[in-house]
Amino acid sequence: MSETQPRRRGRPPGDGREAILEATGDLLRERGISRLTTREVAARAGVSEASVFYHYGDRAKLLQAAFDRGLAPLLAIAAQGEVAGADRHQVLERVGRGIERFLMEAMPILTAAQSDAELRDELAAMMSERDLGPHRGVSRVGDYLAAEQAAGRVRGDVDPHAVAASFVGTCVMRAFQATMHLPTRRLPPLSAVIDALDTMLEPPPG
Amino acid sequence: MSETQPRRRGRPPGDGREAILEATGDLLRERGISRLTTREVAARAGVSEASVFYHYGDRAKLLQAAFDRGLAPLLAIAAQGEVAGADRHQVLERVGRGIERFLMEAMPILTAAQSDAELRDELAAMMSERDLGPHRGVSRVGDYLAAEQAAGRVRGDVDPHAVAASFVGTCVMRAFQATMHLPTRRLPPLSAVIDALDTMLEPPPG
DNA sequence: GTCTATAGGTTGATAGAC
DNA sequence: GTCTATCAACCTATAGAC
Repeated sequence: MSETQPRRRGRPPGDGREAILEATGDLLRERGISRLTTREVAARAGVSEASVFYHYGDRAKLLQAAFDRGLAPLLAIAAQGEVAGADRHQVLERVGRGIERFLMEAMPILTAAQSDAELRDELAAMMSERDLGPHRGVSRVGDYLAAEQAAGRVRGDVDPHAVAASFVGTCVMRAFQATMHLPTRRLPPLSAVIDALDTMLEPPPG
Repeated sequence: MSETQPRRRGRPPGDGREAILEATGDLLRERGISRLTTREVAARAGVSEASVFYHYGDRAKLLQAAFDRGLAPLLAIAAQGEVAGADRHQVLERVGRGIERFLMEAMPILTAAQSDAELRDELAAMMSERDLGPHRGVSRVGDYLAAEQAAGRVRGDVDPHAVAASFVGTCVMRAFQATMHLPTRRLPPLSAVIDALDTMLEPPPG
């Protein structure tokens, strides 16, 4: 993590550990967890298979490490502060893109875990414990809309968190579709959804 | 499929083919595709492993058959007619529950396919060819809202299909969360989202 | 830390009797 | 159609040299 020496270009010689983790993540996304063998990982990382086990003990621990890294964006977005900004439309645009981007990184991990009940349950336990999940995004956006509502800039007769759920849900749907390698072009663009929600959130004149 | 004889109770003797397919689906949902071995399938179906290969040729074709069956609800919802009804709130409630129910059935199949690039790409090709996906639900709900808009029962300054996307997205998010065995209780209930959208869709008085 | 070589176990698939 | 028995391939993991 911390280095006093100036960084050199390329991978430091002998840093097989990092190369292995990177190869694992790449294979996980490209070929899927079923095709993820320690053989393939070693080959792509340019090391021997024994090195994989030397560094990570067994396949399960290697997967765990790859999952931890792959879910980092999910932790990052959860750790972010409050949502704020002058223009509501711009705020939703920025937050929505962020959620989609984060989900696109994490989604392959989430779906990969579904291939094995043990992995799935471990992941579910971890996420429950840390209170992770889409509801975090919903809370963040919902709190923002609630503040806007309190300031009189959002109509008072709707539940801000319910609207936030529909917004985050749109992002989840789009990310899920993209992860499955299905075209998202048949879905309304995110900006259109933001336009509609933004318009409907406007307080009635008078 | 068609039988002139009166049906007997229970599984007909010697219908191993059906038992195998059922066992495959069960294992797929319960333990995940990585743990789905022909051995386990045979054991749960109460037949020998050779029977599995006799009926389905190889593991890939067995999976294909299980996928076809598991995605039937997706085909069913796509084949449904137009959405209609007197009360908009009730219509959204009914359609939303339907989408959630269908997705809860199909989601394990969709995520299972992500474990193998070959399966994933085959599924994506099949869905593209048949024009399947969340956008079908979005279209159906969007067309309904557009009709309501034309009838003056939905405000005219929003894109009905964009609102429909946010609605279907909510259902996708909830189904995805449930499939991952994460609690959906931290998300706003679907009825709250319907309430909010319904309220916001109301045309301004006057 | 990294390698080669290999043990040990699991899996998909086939052969042949009934 | 269903079974038992078996095989070849593959995968995880370890041993031991460098």
